[in-house]
Amino acid sequence: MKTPTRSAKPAVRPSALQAESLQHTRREHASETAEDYVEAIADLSASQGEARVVDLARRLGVTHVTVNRTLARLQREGYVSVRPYRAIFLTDSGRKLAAECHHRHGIVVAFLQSLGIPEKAAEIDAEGIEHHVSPVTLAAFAKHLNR
Amino acid sequence: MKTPTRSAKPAVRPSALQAESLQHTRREHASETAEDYVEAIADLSASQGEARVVDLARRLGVTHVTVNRTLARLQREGYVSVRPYRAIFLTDSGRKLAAECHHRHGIVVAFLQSLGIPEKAAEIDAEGIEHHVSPVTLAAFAKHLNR
DNA sequence: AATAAAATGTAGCTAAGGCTACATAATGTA
DNA sequence: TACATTATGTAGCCTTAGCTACATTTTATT
Repeated sequence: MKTPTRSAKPAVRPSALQAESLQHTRREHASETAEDYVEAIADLSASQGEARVVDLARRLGVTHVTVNRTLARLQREGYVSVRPYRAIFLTDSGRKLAAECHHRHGIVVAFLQSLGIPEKAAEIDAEGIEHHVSPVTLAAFAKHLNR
Repeated sequence: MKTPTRSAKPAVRPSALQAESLQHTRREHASETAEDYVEAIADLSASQGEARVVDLARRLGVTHVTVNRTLARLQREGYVSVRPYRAIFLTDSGRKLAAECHHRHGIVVAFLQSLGIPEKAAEIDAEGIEHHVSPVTLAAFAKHLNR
């Protein structure tokens, strides 16, 4: 792939695909937090009846301060409903996102394990990988599982 | 990024593993940028003889300002050598990291393609996924390729 | 050599996502 | 009920990583 010299003006931007992929990845990073939070909230709500700030902090490995500020953002974005000193609830939109993430997470973990990767390693890698698995790739993973 | 001290709660639920995985992922995010930069610098140096700020900016899909500031950090961290208005060079450490990333990237892309994922989608997903592929998982990918 | 253009650098803004320290509300218990 | 503990909230700081606008240096062209 040729990139023009400093004197020549590129007619078509080279490295277009790389730049595009990287920008795509950066955009995904912005929604990773939301995904982690809604999934944790859904899990906690199911297992404990409600999701509290402390539980989320413990679950996500951050302080309650970080949880607090992030919840404010997620509320702004319409994923959760928060009231001072009360439990945290998912909106419809949040529940939908949580379900998608849960589904995808399960497939990614199962797929990695099907390759012989031990459960703990699969869990750790899946946590990082899952946010970057496109529908096409997810389908390929699922298909591989059902062979 | 330090683990918040929590009061000793009895039940150590799987939240421990999840928190661990998430912290791990956040740590990886910190090095993603470094990986993307050194790989781009290595590529540009090989293909053009030198890596310049503009080329990096185009390649990474950001402005030259962002490149500039990031290069300062990478120099601080010992991956690159930068002098005003001059080309950018990798240190030994930077070259080593670039080689690792290049190797890993190739395996991830090939692996995804081997699952039937079209090249472009494989490239895009790989860009996000590769930074989160542990040595164990990378080995599993490679093994799957050599069947 | 003078000028135009491109590349690089700098100042300062934004936002996310970490944190500590401290303040207040809610809850459990003596 | 009073008090201690836990949970939650707030203030303010840090770093990364984007950006625009503008300044300076280098390179190209006339």
